Amino acid sequence: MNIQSVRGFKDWLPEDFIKYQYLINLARSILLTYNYKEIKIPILEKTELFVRSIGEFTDIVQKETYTFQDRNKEFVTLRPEATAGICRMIIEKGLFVNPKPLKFFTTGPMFRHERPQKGRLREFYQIDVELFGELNPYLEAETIYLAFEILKAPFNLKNYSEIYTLEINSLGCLKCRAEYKKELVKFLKENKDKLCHTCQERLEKNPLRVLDCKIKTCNDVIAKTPIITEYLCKECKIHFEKLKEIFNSIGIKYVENPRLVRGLDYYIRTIFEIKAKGLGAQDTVAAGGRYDYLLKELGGDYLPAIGFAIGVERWAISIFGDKKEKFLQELFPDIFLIVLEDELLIKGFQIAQFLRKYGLKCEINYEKKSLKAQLRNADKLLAKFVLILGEKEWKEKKALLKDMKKGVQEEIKFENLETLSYKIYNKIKNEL
RNA sequence: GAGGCCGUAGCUCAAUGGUAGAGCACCGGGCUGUGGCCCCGGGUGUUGCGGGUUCGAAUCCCGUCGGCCUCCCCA
Repeated sequence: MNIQSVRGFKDWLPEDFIKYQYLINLARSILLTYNYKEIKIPILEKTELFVRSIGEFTDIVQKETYTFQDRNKEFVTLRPEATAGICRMIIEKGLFVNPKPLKFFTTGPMFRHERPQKGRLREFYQIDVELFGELNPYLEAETIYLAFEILKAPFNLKNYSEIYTLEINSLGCLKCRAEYKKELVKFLKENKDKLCHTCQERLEKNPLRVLDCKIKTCNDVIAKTPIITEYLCKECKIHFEKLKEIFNSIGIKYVENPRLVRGLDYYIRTIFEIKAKGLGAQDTVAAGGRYDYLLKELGGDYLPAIGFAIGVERWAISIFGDKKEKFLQELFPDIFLIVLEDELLIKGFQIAQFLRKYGLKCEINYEKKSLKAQLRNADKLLAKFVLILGEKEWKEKKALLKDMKKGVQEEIKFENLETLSYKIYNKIKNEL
């Protein structure tokens, strides 16, 4: 094993990737019913985009991005998230003049240079959902509801509330958050000597993040800090109360966590995280919030916005756990063709093409092997049916169709290869 | 970025500083027209990589790459 994959970048073998496909397809079908449109944005963006959107003093930008100079000496960055790129696209294409709301989603890899562990890769996949154009708590309720709809869709999870828990908070608007920040900094400065080293730095550059610190001594201080929700202005308060009211009336359980903050600077008012069981330390499976001013900060018009991202690998772990064989069946061939004479291989080739046109997953082996060896091969590939064509059959214009599970076989007479294929298709389509 | 555990055959794992092994898998045969079962035979290896100590290293030391866990951070 000479060359290993890059740290934190993983291979997806069929039995893994089929789960990814299943989840993505489910999410897509739900998003389409909410009238979200799928888009694709670049994986590489100018570094400045992320500095200006996520925030210069966030951990993501300061120490987690893959940033380098390209051959023209321009600084570029592998996207650590998708929101910034979508905002850039909206501004660059002038989409903010379009009828509102704008509803987009995208899926694909994100890149963060962190120490890998379970549920944390350096290349990881997100389903990113963004809505632009309205400032209404109903949209937040609907967006978070949508996140749950997606998360619980696999196998129609009925007990999803045992797996996923929702935490919400309001960070206030620009006005009241500034007010709060002042009070928070004042309080933290009085207790500066009790804070850890990084928190003392955060105090200067990004004081809200102190609330997210998990070091015990800091926790003691945090427990006594002023709470943002007590500083919300009238409008923000009404907004947040309305959201909770909607949750209560549609039966969405939530935990209000006044210490919940986010690692990206652009969030405002409502933010949320959905945590999942079985994930260990990296338990946030989906998170998002409102970011009304981001578009304006990036040079566009003022356009209220809300969005969230689902971490696909984490979602997969929360759904499948360590079970490995759930989807293997999808990978089995429907039918395996065994041709016993070299001269008949061309017939096998043609039958395979016909069967594939009928949508059957068809495998054929062109090597000269005994019937026994070929059957063993078909068995190992877990083929559901086997078609046997030998000299004897060809002369009598028939073929043998064997049901591998039942262990029985029957003769199928035919006039030409196309009618043979059609007969086979009709015989087995209901058994697959 | 910090700390800890780990890395041996395709997989799961043994081997107390002294000949690199087992089970499963795989390949061949018994068996040239019928899979799964059975029997016989085959070890398929740069012990992650690179140095060092030693008569001798999978084993001890250093470095490095990768995985897992915690911190951190987040999806």
